[in-house]
Order: sequence, then structure tokens, then C-alpha cells
Amino acid sequence: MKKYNPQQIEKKWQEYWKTNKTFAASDSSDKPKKFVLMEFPYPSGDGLHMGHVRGYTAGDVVSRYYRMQGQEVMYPIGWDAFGLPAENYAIKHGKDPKDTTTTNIANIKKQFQSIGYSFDWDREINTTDPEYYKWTQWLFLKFYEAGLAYEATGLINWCPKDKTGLSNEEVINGACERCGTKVEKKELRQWYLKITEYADKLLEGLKHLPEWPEAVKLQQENWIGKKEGSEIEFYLDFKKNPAGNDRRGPDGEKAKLTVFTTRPDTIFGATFLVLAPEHLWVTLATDADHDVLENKEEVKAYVDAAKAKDEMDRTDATKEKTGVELKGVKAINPATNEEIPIWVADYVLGGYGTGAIMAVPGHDERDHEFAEKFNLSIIELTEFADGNKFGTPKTTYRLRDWVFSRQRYWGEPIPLVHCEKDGVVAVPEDQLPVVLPEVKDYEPTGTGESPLAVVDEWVNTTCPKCGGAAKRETNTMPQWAGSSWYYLRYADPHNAQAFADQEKLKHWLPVDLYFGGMEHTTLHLLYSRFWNIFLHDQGLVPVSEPYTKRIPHGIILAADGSKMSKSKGNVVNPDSIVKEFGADVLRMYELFLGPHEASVSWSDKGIIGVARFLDRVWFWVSNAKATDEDSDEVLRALHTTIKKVTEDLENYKFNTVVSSLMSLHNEIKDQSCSKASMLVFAQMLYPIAPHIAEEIAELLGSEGSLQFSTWPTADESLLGAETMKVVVQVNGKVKDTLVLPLGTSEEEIKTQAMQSERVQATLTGKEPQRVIYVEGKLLNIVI
RNA sequence: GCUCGGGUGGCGGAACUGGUAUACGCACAGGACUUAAAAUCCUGGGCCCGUAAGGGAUUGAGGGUUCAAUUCCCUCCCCGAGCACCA
Repeated sequence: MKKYNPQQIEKKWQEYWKTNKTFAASDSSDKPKKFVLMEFPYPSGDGLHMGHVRGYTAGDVVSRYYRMQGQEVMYPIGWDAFGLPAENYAIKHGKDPKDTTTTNIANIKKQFQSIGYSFDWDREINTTDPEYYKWTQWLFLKFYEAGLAYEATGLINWCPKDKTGLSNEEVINGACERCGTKVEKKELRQWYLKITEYADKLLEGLKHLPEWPEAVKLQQENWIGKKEGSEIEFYLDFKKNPAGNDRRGPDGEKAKLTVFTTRPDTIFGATFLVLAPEHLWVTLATDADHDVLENKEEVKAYVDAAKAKDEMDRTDATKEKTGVELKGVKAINPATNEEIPIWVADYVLGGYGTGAIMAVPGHDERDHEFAEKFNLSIIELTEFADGNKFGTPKTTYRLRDWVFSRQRYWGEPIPLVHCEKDGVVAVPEDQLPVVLPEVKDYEPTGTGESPLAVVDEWVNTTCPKCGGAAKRETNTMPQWAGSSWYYLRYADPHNAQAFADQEKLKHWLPVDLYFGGMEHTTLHLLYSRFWNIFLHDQGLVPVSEPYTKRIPHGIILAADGSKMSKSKGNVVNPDSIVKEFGADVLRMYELFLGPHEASVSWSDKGIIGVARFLDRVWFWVSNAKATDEDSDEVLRALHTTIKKVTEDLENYKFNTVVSSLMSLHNEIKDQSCSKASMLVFAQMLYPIAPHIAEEIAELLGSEGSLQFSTWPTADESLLGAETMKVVVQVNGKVKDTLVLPLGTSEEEIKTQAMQSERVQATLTGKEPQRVIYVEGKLLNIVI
């Protein structure tokens, strides 16, 4: 008898799977397709962490399971290798990001293979491969041609550490999503994708995703933040303007202000207006060309101070309100015809609604607080206006357009050129990809320009339209570009003529199961839905929603419940676990830790339980005194477990799959068990611990890979017992348990229950008032 | 503040549609094997009282519905996630 030697067994089967291409997914199979996906990793220098292992293991388990259920499963993998982390890593080590990326990929690939994932390696993709990013650029041009990619100068989020612009989604609590640095505002020329134009479609699509977790849908919904309301115009009245009440504003035309409100019915209570410090009217009224305000300098000072504050301070609801009245101008409440003052205050945000509100201090807490502080009149309404009669219905969104350019080196060049004569011109398809040039210095410049701007021979080009001199766009795309469509490429990863063949897309899409982290809900998951819906509108992708089912996983924490991090030195490396216990133990233990969606703490102690279990299973099979027949208990336990494990796998309850297998083994290991039943045990073990399962099957004399065996079905006729266990309670407390032949009558059960010593002891002669009998389960005597 | 999750032994966690709470695993205790230790195997309790048999309590706290509540309803507390001066 050989001792269980995971290192040896695992290597053997990994070689076997590789040689036999066991997990290659066929594009032309008759079997029903299943597209299983886990978010692809970016190849960081630290390699895989436990969180990765959790997600990829879950995907691997269901992939192996569905293959045994007769489905054609595609479980692909690739590398999301552009972006800041890869670039920062390269800079830190003084190397070319291309080289470090290659090295890191090789390392992680080795890790993946050592854990035995059933990826279809023939479909491996890499976002930094020009053959891949050619199509990322091509798809970007589709947005450009549709008018959904535009260039604009504006205040954007700027990370001073990474020295690049960030999208709104990348700012978490006022800090950079990557490095945690406090984000600043900076005025910069940027490329944007008009995701706001797809706000309604993104919302509508959520309604057709019944298999997504509510929490994820809700988060996206909140992020989009759709609100119905009205825009109402307020005419202005100037005191200082020599033109008197000619209703001309500082811009010469707009002698009115438009506010956004969700409560037009409270307009009779609107006693003042408030403008955001960024409001265009305020900017104009305080500039050198205009002289309508009596306190221009005071207002200007307030506005400048507000702009200097960072986002966090601005939007802190607990701080005291500040503001300045715009003296010399009044607004007319269109409902009451009364003159009301206009204030500028930073509790009104420039980027939401119209940047101006009508303040109704009688019916809004914030307006109330403001009115109290500055002694403005407050009207408590008893009657409300007909909300339909005011203003124009208007919908606003919290969602902002997606800042799509980065001032960094390691990304896809944006395939556009700037021509003096023709302006912005798209690079024609036959000139794609625009290859990222070699540079001497990858360091971000911090000036708002990418390091590409200094590569003259690359920047200077000819205009595809007029043939004259032109300059290339030097900004690169954000990390999210390549990952916004990678799942499409898996359907046809080597296509040189198109991003993917339409027939293959029709065959594989949508992704049936998408595993990934909760942290991508309003980043990657929202972005890729946007791309997919747009591409569907363009007739380029057959389905509107890319992911049928989303399965998020919780984080793996350190033993003390804190996050694993290098700085704390509490990171557990998957490699060391594989080395010490084997891949099967690592896989099984990660699943056993707790429910897939919950955050769980890693425990070095607990892993021994799983290691012992596989050891015992090995001992059991290799010492096999397999009998010709199974005992009834073995058959019953086996089929009960088949039923339970199948149900649990269908519901991604991996932790209870593991415990069910442990229970089953405990029950049958000392009983008469046939080889056939042992093989069924190995089959059930296979998705979770495939190496040992394959080896056991071989030991039992089966040939080939278990992957091609058929998943066992529970025989319902074997599930029932010949006896039933009836719990006897008195007043709801358990007193006894009766084991009776099936079909014992209620009367007989009652009689027997009343004879029980412990029941008698509790009754102490009292007569039962009521007896409740639950068929075959329980008898409750009430006294 | 709002929205969504969650709170079960010393620890991770399990529990169908309301029907034996604590499966499975870790840790712990006792035993077997061993010169010994480790590993392994067997057994056990889990909070309180009791030598024991046994009894009682118990699913964040309090109340309710029910023959019966971890499960349903109400009030509150705590933890996690998301949103937030969003008009």
C-alpha cells in the first residue's frame, strides 16, 4: 500500500490533462454549452493570493461538475495585464513593464497549473498583446464613430500619486481606488465615453437579470441614481444693473435661472434660491467683464474657498452650512410672484441637477438649517401646489461620463490623430493596431501628458485623411478597456479578421456563470455591461446582457479577521499550502471555510482537518476490502449524499458539499462497500479534489479521466428507511424518540408514546389536553 | 441618515416549507499503539446544577403569534457592505 503522496499524484494528473487536452472546449459540440468565467487576473508580481484561489476554485468545481452533467463547458483564462499596478511594479523594479508582465504571467500560470484548474489553455488571451489590443482599439473607434467618445476639458479626478486622471467609479470615498491617495480636482483635456447616454439601458437591463444577486443590482442602480423631477425657471431682477429690470443677465441673455427639484408641489414655500459655487452664472457674475453684484469680491472669495476644498470636506453632511448672498439681484418666484434672495452655498453641488435649487426651508431639512442660520424666511405649507403645472419634467442621473484617458505609459494607445486641418481623425482599421512604442522613461510626467508625448518619432505622423502632418493622441486607455470585452474574445481568441466570429459569439454567449469580487460591481461589471449593450445596438454582439448569472465571493481574511496585506505580514501564500498539503487540500479547504459569498478568516489550524480527510479516504480505498455487494446502509447513505451534493453544487454551496462527503465517508468506511460505490464516491469528490479522485478511480480499475464519466444520479427508491423515527415531545420539549416500522398508525404511536417512562414521569398523571402528530416525524403531547 | 446583508458552543460554521438546534471540521479531555514523542485510531463533553442517573437554560436583547420559532411579526442593540448636504 502506497502512502498518499499529493505532490506525486497531482503532478501526474496535471500532465495527463495537459497531454490529453481534457478541458478543451469545442465550438461545434452537440452538447448544451456552458460558459463559466471568473474575472481574469492582472499579473502582479506577488502572484496569486487566497482570494483568487477561492474564485478560480469555485469556477473550476462547477466547470468539472457540468462537464460530468453532459455539458460542453468553456472555462477560459487570460491576463488583464495593462494598467497602473503592472506599470508601477515595473517602475519600482527599474524594468520594462513588458518584461515584468511576461515574467509575472509565467509565474502565475505555473501557480494556476499547480492547483490543477481545468482552464482551456488554447484560449488564453493577454490584453497587452497587439493582436488583442488591436481589437480593443477597433472597438473604441466604434464608440468614436457613434459619437459616444468625445474630447473635453473639464475638472477631473486626479490622483497625485499615480499622476493620472481617474473616472468617478475609481474614486472610493474621495480616494484613489488603487493606491488610496486622496484625489484632487484638476482641469484637463480628456477623452470621455458617454456612458450617461446608456444610463436608462443599463437600468432597464438589470430588470432582465433575475439570476443576479439583489445587492449587486441595487448597487448599480444606486450608482446610476436616476431621479424624476422638474426643471423650473426663475426670472431675475437686478438692482444695480443700470438697465434696470430689463431682465438681462451677466451673460447678456440668461436673465433667468433654472433649478431642478423633485418637489415642484412645494414651490409656494420656495423662499430663496441657492447656486453651487461652480454654477456658470456665478462664474460669469464674478468675472471682470460683469458688474451686477454689489458684493462681487465677497462672493468671489467664497467661491474660491469652496473650490479649494476637497470633495470629502465639501460633501460632509455633518458640517455647518456656509454661504453668501448674491447682493443686487433677486429672483421672482413664479408661483407667488414675490422677490426672493439668491445665495451661493457649497451644499449645492455643481455636478448634480442644474447646480441650482429652489430652497424650501419648510419642507427640506438642509434648506431649513440654512435658512435658520442666515435668518431667511421659512414657510410651512398647509396646501401644496399641483406639481404637474410647474416647469418641465426632467430626469437627472448621478452617473457621470466615463473619463477614458490616462496620462500613463502602460495602456492601449488611443487610436486617434490630431491634424491641424482635419482636427481629430480616427486611425483606419488597416493601420491598427497602433502599437505602443518603446520609451526610455516610463515614469508618469505629472504634467497631464503621458510619457508617450516625448517620443517624437511616434507622435509625429501623417493624417490618414489629408496626408498632412499630424500628431498622435498620446493618452492611453484605462485598465478597464481590455477587460470590458475580454469574455467576447474567448469565443474566438485567435481571429485575425474580427474581434470574434459572429457564429462563435452566437454559440457561446452569454456568459452563463460569472464569478468575481463584489468590489467590481460599479467598475468592471458596469463598464462591460455598457460596452456589451452598445455593441449589441451596433449589431456586433448577439446578446444585450453579457452575464446571465453573477456569483460574487467574500474576501479571505487573515486569522484575526483583518485584511491580508504585505505590510501587515499576514499574507498566506497558496504556493506554500500546495507544497505542504497539496492542491486538493488547498482547494477543498478554501471551499470548506464557509459560504462562498461570505467573508471568511483563514486558519492555518483548520486546514489539517481537510488534509486528514483526504488521507483517510486514500487509506480507505487503497486498503480496499471492496465487497461484491453494498450493505443497505451504504446504499442509503450513498444515494442520500448524491442527492444532497448535487443540490448543493447547483446552488454553489460548496462548504456543505465538503461536509456531506466527510459525513458519507464517516458512515460507510467501516461497512461492506463495493468498488462501484467507491467509484461513485470518487466521482463526487472529483470536482473539488480532482487529482486524488482520478488516482482513486484508477486504483479501482477505471480507465481514462473521471471528467468523462457521468455524474451519478440518486435512486429515490433507496433513500427511504424501513423504520421511522418519531420524536415525542411534552409541551414542545423532547422526551423520547420512538423507532417504529414504517406505516405504524397514529393510534399505535400515541399508545406507545404514552407508555414511555420519561413521558410518564413528566405527565405525573395529568391528562393530555391535546396531541399533535406530524406524519412520521413528531408527536407533541400538550398538558 | 438611507438601503442591503448578517449576529448560532472556545473557534470556522450546519439546520428542508416553522417540527430532535449545534451536522461537518478545528481546538480540548480520556484511552489504544509506542521505550518515548509525533502521527494514527477509538471514545467523550460542550453553558449551569449533579459523583452519576438526570434536570434546567440556550441561536445579539426584549416582546408577540403558535402545540412547536435560529426560522414568522414588532421594538431595540451590535457588526459588515454600499450610498449620502443628490435638491
